[in-house]
Formats: sequence, structure tokens, C-alpha cells
Amino acid sequence: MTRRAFSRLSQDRRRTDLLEATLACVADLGLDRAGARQIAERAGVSAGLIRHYFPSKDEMVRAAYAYLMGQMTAAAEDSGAGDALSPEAALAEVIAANFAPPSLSGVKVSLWATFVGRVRVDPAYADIHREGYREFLDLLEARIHPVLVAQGCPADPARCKHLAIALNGLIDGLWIEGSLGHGLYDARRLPAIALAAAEGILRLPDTTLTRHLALEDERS
Amino acid sequence: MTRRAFSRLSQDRRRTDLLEATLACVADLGLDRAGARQIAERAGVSAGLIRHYFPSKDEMVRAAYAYLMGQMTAAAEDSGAGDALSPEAALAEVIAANFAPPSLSGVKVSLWATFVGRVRVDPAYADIHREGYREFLDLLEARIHPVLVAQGCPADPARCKHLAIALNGLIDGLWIEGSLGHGLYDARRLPAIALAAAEGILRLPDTTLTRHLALEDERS
DNA sequence: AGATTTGTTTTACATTCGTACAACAGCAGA
DNA sequence: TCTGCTGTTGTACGAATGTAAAACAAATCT
Repeated sequence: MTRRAFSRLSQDRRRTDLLEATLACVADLGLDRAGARQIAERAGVSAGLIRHYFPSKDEMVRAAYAYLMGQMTAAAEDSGAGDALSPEAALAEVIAANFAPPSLSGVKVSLWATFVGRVRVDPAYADIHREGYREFLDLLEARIHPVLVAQGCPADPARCKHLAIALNGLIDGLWIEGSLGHGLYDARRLPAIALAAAEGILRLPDTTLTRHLALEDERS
Repeated sequence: MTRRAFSRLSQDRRRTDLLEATLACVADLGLDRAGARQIAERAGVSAGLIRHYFPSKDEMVRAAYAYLMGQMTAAAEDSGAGDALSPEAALAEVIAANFAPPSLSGVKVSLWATFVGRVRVDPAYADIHREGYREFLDLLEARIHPVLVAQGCPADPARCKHLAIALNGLIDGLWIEGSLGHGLYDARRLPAIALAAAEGILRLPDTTLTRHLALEDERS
């Protein structure tokens, strides 16, 4: 019996390989079928190695969730951060980014839902979720405020927070259904639907946000 | 070794007992830990009986998802169906019902998320999800149209559909975050936030929907 | 009351799971 | 090239899993 050849990778590289293999397995096998052996195989590694990087398989799955949320919030914070953008264009970009790849993704929403299902069961998941939610809420609030000011709308903190909560709900809900791709409507209409709805929620004049839609398409 | 005493229940009763036990186990153990033995114990029954009612444990879990969605859409269709309600009040009630028990529920959202996580993996889950989503979308569209007409807003089918999609997204997103109870804000403010946002999305005058809020509270 | 049906329990089994641990091998430094 | 370290593999083991099938008993019928 000849032993399998292997190469030693840096700790970080091996770790992220395992985390990404975990996410891949959870996404297309489900949490219950995503066993240690299958994750290891997907990472091109033997099962015993998991315990060399994580205290247990459950801890690895938790770490994978944190890893995923870190990626997603980082992507959200990057969007609309281009300099020389008007407040309106920046807000429109943050919103619209959720309805195009890579954010709009069946894999991502599957993972997100699977992990959210554990929030009530496991406090560690609840912490990760709360953190990600809070960060996105803060980001939205920061992008909403200058728009309201520029448009001469009331922009007190309480109103901004409520609007951010509502806008976040809109984005989350549309993102989920859009990413699942149930085929009940054309997902390419989502950016326009979302921006028009956001204009309404924020009580902005028509086309304040939607006029930045074509720009989005051209740049991609 | 004395055998356990038991009583024979009607087929339907035993079946729903098993389905509800399945949901309970999935909600507070997670899909992977919700084993056949634990579900059976929660239903007050021995594990072997499962196979007398379902071809497999997986089929039982699928049936439990369908059962859950049936309950939820039935509850949604009941809300706002009271006679002699104005179109505006009926729409407000449908929206607000999602932000008070029993709809606003950590258990429900955990189950919902867990099952949505399987939509990509298992076509049966995708079918159930699509059906539930479509029904709620249709319900919203039916409640939106008369309001738009009464308020003299444009109400062509395409616009109604887009508005229903946006409104459904808003409700879904707020329902999820509200039900998870992360404590980032007071969930009791959700009905007001949701109704105000809905007014904006539909381009209705202020208080068209929110003025029905106090009524909601009084009737509970 | 006795016979029949069938819903229910029990036992058994192959499989898979997460994990522990000893043996091995790739790589860095001498 | 040899040595030492440790990342990595392979194997083994107990526990838990889903399922099959036989034994049993509760309700129903006669």
C-alpha cells in the first residue's frame, strides 16, 4: 500500500482551502451530508487533517460561516466606494450590487440560509449573523444620510436608522428570492425594481436612484 | 422485558404528530442533529413507526416543509380577509400580520431558513418554496391593486407585479431579521417601519397605511 | 368471546459519522 | 547528504445513523 503524495502548504492557505471546501460541500450537499470525509476530499486532503487545523468539525463549520460573512461584508463595503461618485450614485451602486453576480448567487444564498437556520440553535452563529447584519445596516445608514441631506429631506438619526432597516429588509428579501432563481420573473429586472422601491422608501423624487442604473450596466 | 404501552391514533393525527415533531426537532436541533430516533421520541412514538407513514426519513422532512408552508400561506391568506375593511386597511393588515406573533417567530424563521438552504440541493424543496412564494406574491398583488385604484395611482398589471415583488422582498427581509431577534433594535417598531416603507414603495400619501396601525394593536 | 387486521414496538444490521493516534514523508537547516 | 521537525496520511474504534423485518398488541369485526 503506497501512501498518497502530498505537499505542505502554508497554514493560512491550507486553512482557507478547508474553509472553502466546507462551504462548497454545505452548499451542494446540505449541512447534514457535508461530512468531514467529503470536505477533506474536496480540499484535496485526508480527513484526519481537519483536526490539525480546527478543534472539531463543528468549529470548522462555524469558522466557514464567519469566513463567508467576512467576504460578503467586505464586498458590500467596497461597492459604491469609488471616489468622485455623487451620494446618489454611491447609494444606487450599493443597492444594485446585490442584484448582480457575484452577490446574486444561488450558492451564496443557500449558504446564507443554511447558516441562518442555526442562529437560534447555536449562539456562535447568532454572533456572526448579528455582526454582519449590523455592519451592513451601518453601511446603508452612512450612504443614506448624505443623499437625504443633498435632497433636502429630513435626515435626523432616528429617521435614518428606520430607513436603513427598511432598505436592508428590501435588499435582503429581494436578494434571497432573486438568488434562488425560481423563474417566476426575470431576475434582470431586480436592480430596477429595487432602486425604484428604494426611492419610494426614502421619499426621493423619481429617477434620483434609477437614473444611475444604465451606468451600472455599462461599467460591467 | 415489558413492551411499551401505546394507543392507535387515526392516520391523519399520527401523521401530523410526526410532521410537527419533525419541525420541532429541526428547529431546535438543526437538520443534521434531527435524527429519526429523536423525532420519534418527540412524537411519543418509536423510531420504526416512521417508515410506516413515510417511505423514508428524507421524505418525511420534505413533507414537514410542505406542511409548514401550507400553514404559513393559509395564515397569510386569512389576514386582511375580514369583510367591510377598506382596501387600505386590508393591505395594512396583511403587511402588519408578519410582524406580530405567530408569524413573527424565531422558530418559524429558523425552519424557513433551514429549508430554503436545501432549495438548491433538492428539487422537491424548490417546488415547495416556489409555490409558497408565488401564492404570497399573488395575494399581495390582489391586495395592492384596489388600493392603487382607490388612490388614483397607475395600476396596470406590470406595475402591480413589480410593486408586489418589491413589497414581498421588504416583508421577507424585515420578517427574517425581526424574527431572529438579534436585539439591534426594538422589534415592536417593525410594523410601523414596514407600513411606512410600503407607503413609499407604492407611492401612496403618508398615513394611508400607517393610520391603520393603532387599530391593529387594539384588536389584539 | 374469539378471530382478524394492522398500527406499533422491538431487535438487528450495515453504514457512516467524528475523532484519536501512530506511522510516515515533505521540507528546512546543518 | 543527513537530521529534525511537523504537516499529513492511514487506520482503527465507538457511537449514531437510517432502515428492514419479525414479534406483538390494540382496536374492530363477527
